[in-house]
Amino acid sequence: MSKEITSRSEDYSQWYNDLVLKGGLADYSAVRGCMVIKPYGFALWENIRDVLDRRFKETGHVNAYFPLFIPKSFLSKEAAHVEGFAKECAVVTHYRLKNDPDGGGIIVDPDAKLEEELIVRPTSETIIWNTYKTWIQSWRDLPILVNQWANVVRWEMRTRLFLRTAEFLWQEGHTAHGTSQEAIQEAETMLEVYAQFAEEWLALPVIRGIKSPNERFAGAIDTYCIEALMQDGKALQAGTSHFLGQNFAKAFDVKFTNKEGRDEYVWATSWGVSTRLIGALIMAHSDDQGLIMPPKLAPFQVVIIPFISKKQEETDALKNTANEIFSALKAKGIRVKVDDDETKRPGFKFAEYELKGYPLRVVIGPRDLANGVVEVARRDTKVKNLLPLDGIENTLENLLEEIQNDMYQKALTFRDNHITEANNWEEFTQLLDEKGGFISAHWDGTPETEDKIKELSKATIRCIPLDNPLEDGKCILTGEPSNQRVLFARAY
RNA sequence: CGGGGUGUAGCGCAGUCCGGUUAGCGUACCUGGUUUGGGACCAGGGGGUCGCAGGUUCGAAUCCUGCCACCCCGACCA
Repeated sequence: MSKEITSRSEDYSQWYNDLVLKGGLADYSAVRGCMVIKPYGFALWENIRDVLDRRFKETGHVNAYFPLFIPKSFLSKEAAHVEGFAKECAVVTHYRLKNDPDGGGIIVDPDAKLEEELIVRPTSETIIWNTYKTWIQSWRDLPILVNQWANVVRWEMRTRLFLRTAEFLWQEGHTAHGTSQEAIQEAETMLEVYAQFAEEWLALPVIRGIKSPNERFAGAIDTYCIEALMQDGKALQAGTSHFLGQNFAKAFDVKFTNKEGRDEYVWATSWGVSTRLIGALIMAHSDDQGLIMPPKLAPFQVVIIPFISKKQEETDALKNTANEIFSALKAKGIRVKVDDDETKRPGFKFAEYELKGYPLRVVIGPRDLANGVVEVARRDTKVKNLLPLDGIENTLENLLEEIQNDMYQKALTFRDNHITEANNWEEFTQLLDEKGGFISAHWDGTPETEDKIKELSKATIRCIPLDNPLEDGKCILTGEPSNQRVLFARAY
């Protein structure tokens, strides 16, 4: 099988698929639109999950689990919500199969029809708010700060490994509060948790912002988001946090008695990130040789490859040194593996670990050992250096940190070089076609104009940045007055 | 659902237009040997209902009809 990765300049779509498949992260599955996450890809997801879960707990949240199935009637209780999700729901209608009386296979038993159909959750707001109703009576019951790690199903027409699969893994936080301010604060706090995670761990700079009404979550008052930029100039929504107001509380009749003894509807938030983060990481950092993992999340941060020599005692010495480095790194909590497989040649191993994106490769040969050095190769820059064996664990530890920072800086420079102002329609469309990235432009604030711009250019408003400066201008499409620029982009 | 494309060995493909030995190539796999500082080499070997179902023909991967699956581009979306 060819291990060559399609060049980015040829076809980004193929390049991306190659990275996922040949990098060993995931496979297509027998079920259309669903993927198999392979052990290497899942190890990455586990690392992401662990860090986020820790942060959620540090910010006062606890984990729980709600059912996969949602009665159909629940979904329709919140008007905007059902509107947003109805078109992509998988529905369970029967609970039994039987042998086909007309021969051959097995059929759905028509006698086993469910009285009420069940929806496979596309998100859990409805089932959770139905539950919260029974949990909340008094102001003393608030806030409720619950998160769940789960899978959800959205029957998308077109799918893409990690970026948009019919089933995906995610976490969804669902909180209930006594006041509007407290809920807004929660939504903003969680957005910041996501943003910091993206920047510090994924090495992915993001823009914190708020969605325009068109892009808002179905059922939310405000949707906060982090938007990242991929190497092909398209934007990717990497996480969202919603202020739901009292919409779900009203739909599910969730009231609490406040300190003054009056009944009030509860204020809500929800927030989530998904396995899409892995797609973001791939598209933002990889190159034509394969994946590039940020050290902080890489399933393995260092691979040590001792050469295999004709002389057994030489091989033994090389392996011993490899194991010594392994132990020293392990002691520092660094994720490391030794590849002393004698059946594969070094060149093959080098290419393989580059494909998988291991941040650092340490190679030990007889020549090196005699000189008291090892060869250390960085995946991100592909620079190789001979470094002293003495104290190598410290050198490597520092290098990992350097790689993490360099990857972030590189992505940041790219992102910042791809935020461009456009002051009229010609500039706008030209930038979209020729440069890509985020385009900062005035918009008259109406959903109609946003729709029109999308129709004409395929670009959407990614967000209104949180720290956006006010500035008088004219809408690039209609010429109507505007008091701030917003960020447009073509997006995944 | 519209437009385009592809189904032949685990993977990647040629062969199909113009029907004709035993269906081929690369890679992967197995055995033996030599190798090992950037995807090794030599020799031998195993593996196929040519997507499915019909039809035409002395003869079908190839022609005809119908069906199915998947990929890419759009609409939808985290």
